[in-house]
Amino acid sequence: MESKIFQSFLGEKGLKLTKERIAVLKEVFSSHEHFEPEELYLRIKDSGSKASRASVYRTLNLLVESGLVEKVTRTEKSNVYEHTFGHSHHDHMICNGCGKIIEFYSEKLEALQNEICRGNGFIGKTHTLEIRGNCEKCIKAK
Amino acid sequence: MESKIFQSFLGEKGLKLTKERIAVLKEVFSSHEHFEPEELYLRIKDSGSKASRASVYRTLNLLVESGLVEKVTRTEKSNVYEHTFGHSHHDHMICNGCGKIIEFYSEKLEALQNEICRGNGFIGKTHTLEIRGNCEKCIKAK
DNA sequence: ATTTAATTGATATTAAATCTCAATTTCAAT
DNA sequence: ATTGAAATTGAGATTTAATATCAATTAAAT
Repeated sequence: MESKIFQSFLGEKGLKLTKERIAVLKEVFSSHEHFEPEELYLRIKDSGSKASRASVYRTLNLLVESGLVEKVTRTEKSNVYEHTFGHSHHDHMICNGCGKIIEFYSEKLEALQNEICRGNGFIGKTHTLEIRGNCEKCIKAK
Repeated sequence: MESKIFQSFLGEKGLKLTKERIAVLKEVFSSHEHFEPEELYLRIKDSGSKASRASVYRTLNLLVESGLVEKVTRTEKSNVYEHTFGHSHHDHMICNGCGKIIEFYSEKLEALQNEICRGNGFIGKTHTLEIRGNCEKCIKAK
């Protein structure tokens, strides 16, 4: 099923379904665990298929683009920091169009998160919530 | 005020308050914008103070440890992926003690996030919520 | 089967972050 | 204020993830 989706994604973009891309896709969907590119590369090797590191990285980007795979941790080119002392906690909305960052805070949201943690026997210390989408300006611009 | 806190943090660890660390701290708290290490390094240079890249990186780690600064994007050593097709959306709790990852989903939470987005004229497409803290086992182990 | 454009892989490159270590600086104890 | 031990600094080397290069190969439409 996911291979059908990937195939039509590639088709629409004029890209080809190669042995290597199939090998990556297969290995990615062989388990539901989180994984890192290097680890995936080794697993593919062990499984008897083959795809170079370069192809693994390239295919992962395609899989994310197709929506079949997501990055669990959204990394930018480098780490991003902010000073927090003297400022209350807040979360972020980031516009995919223009990069605008909206900071927001919701008492209700914090309370709900704590409640969910409690339900899992978990004590939350910190959290980051990042919502990606489109801001008002960019919505209108379309 | 933040310098007092940093000073006592350093004191407790037997570390010293140096010109370079002061310069980094000052620049970090000179604005409320998000920043990257390289950018901070250049700003310090421009401001007439001086601290090497190495010191900027080292001091940032100390500031995070002290709680005065936070990473906006939590990066691991490398990107972490998961396949999502065939699995409903979920968020993550990550235990600081043992690294255990708990996946959870809450209809209520999703609804509340959408409501908050609407209130900001924002249309959320995707989001990542990562709660860091301690799992049941690690709490008991203490 | 042929052709054309995409793909591959080995290697080079880039870039963020950390490490090394001799020279310097901090700061507590005099 | 001086001293001395331990921490810190900076320049450059190193590490590591990820991307770029490019000749050889391969997919797939005709």
